[in-house]
Amino acid sequence: MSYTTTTVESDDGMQSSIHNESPAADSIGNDNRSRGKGKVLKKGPWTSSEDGILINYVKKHGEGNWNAVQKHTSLSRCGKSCRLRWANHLRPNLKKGAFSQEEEQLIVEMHAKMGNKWAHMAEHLPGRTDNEIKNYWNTRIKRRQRAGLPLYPPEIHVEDLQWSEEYTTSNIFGVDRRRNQDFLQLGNSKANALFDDLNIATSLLPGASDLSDMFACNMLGTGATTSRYESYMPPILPSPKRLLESGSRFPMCSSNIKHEFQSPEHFQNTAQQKNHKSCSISPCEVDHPRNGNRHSSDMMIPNSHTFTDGMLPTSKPIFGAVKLELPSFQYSETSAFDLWKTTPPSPQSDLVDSVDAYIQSPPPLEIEESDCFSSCDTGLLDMLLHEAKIKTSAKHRLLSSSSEKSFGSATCTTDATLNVPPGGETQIKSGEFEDSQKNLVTSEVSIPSQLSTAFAGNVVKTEELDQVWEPKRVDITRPDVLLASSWLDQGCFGIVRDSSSMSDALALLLGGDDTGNSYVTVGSSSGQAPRGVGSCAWTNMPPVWSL
DNA sequence: AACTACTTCAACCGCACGTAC
DNA sequence: CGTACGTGCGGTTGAAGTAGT
Repeated sequence: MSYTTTTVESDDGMQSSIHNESPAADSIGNDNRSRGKGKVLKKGPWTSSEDGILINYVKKHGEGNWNAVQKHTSLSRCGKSCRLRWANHLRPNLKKGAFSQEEEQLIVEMHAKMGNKWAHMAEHLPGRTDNEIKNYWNTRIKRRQRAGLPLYPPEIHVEDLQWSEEYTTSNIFGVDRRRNQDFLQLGNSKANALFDDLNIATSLLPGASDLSDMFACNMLGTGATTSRYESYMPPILPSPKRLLESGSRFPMCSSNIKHEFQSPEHFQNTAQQKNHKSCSISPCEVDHPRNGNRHSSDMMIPNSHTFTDGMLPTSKPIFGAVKLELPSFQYSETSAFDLWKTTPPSPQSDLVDSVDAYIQSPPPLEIEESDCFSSCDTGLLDMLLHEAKIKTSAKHRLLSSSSEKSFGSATCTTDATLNVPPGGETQIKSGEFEDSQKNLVTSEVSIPSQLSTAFAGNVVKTEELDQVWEPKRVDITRPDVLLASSWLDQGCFGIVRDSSSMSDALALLLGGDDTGNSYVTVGSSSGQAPRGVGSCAWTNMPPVWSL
């Protein structure tokens, strides 16, 4: 190994001797240097001398302004490199060495919650760097994949996770294509097929580039089961980010889910519902041979990183609203919430056992369906119709009220409407489930706020339009309408088995405009996106958005 | 001892975001 | 408003280390 020593006097008077001790440093002047502002920047491993220079610099100038390092010192490193070196190796209180068991567990749990948010995780692991955590996780993935183990141990349950509002609101439900990659990496063939389909659709459908994103979004929202998303194609919703880029606006995937997902209880409850018949909602990963890639739904728990990402820090998807919306309809009017509250968590042993049992013998679709809509003996359509009637009658009432407040926050006219105070309508929902009528009423009342939050960040443009059309717009974006009616109940999106009844139901639900046009053209793939008033949210949506 | 395969981890790269100009 | 710059993040790469043969 050769050594090169450079003695330099920097601006701050520090005289430095740079010993390039590493093999990489041998190549100084060749591949390991790049030019930066006329200065040849060194790359590759850091030497102790360089470390010393950097440490001195930080002592003197503090962190930050990393690009100034090379100006004020003899270091020939780019600012990025300095920052990285400092953050990962030089800064005080760094914990070195292997992760403790507690740390490992924490990482696993956090990853289940946050996905690949290494920096966020690092905040919760004092002395650890994002890079360390990332490396750990990546090796862990490989190890477990090789061993045929699930990515998350069975004991990591959603309900065990401390729900962090921070992640709830900003990270978990962002959707990003990379998450899909992440998912695909893990070898779920079903998901592969799924995303293959999505990719195909993406290639075929204009404006559908984010199909997979939205699909993930919607699956999260519905808690869709494998069997479901095997058979239907959800609507194409561009990610909020790309919506913004494209100038289009759409409420989906943009809600302040803080209010929709109020607490871990929500998922807990949902999980426990499923626990009844199947198994724990364990974010088990996908490549366990025994998984057989079944029941991805249980893998795709709402907060599973598998389908989520926080790459959209400003986006607040709507599936929270979707999720929270459902209890108004899908659970027994007598005891849905009580059930949630009283159902004891499965014993750990059960959970562990149930994973295998669940994997091996998935519950039939009927069970899943009834699981979701068990309370609706008359069926979803009836439920929708019933609700539509209520809403139709309520529409006039609502329209007659000029006060936005009296209409809840349904107008979605300003960002202020997003600030639904905790303890508002959503709390009504979670607190009062006494009878079916009350449920319906409650849900009706609560919808606007949910929708308003759903519109967060993608606020509908025009107030004047809101005044006229808000009820319709509110309805059309109702996740339960979109999801339950078209996707869950009717199967393939756009292929409606009973288009007339469905059309009626949806038309009723959506009200249609005064000229008799419905905003929903059931069964038509060529239907136009709603125009005019309703279009404030829809105008820029691709045609495929028509139901 | 030599070779290969595999693992670990430091560092780089590209991208996105925020801010100053 | 557009651009440049600084910073941070997550993904990827490749050198070094380790285990197995």
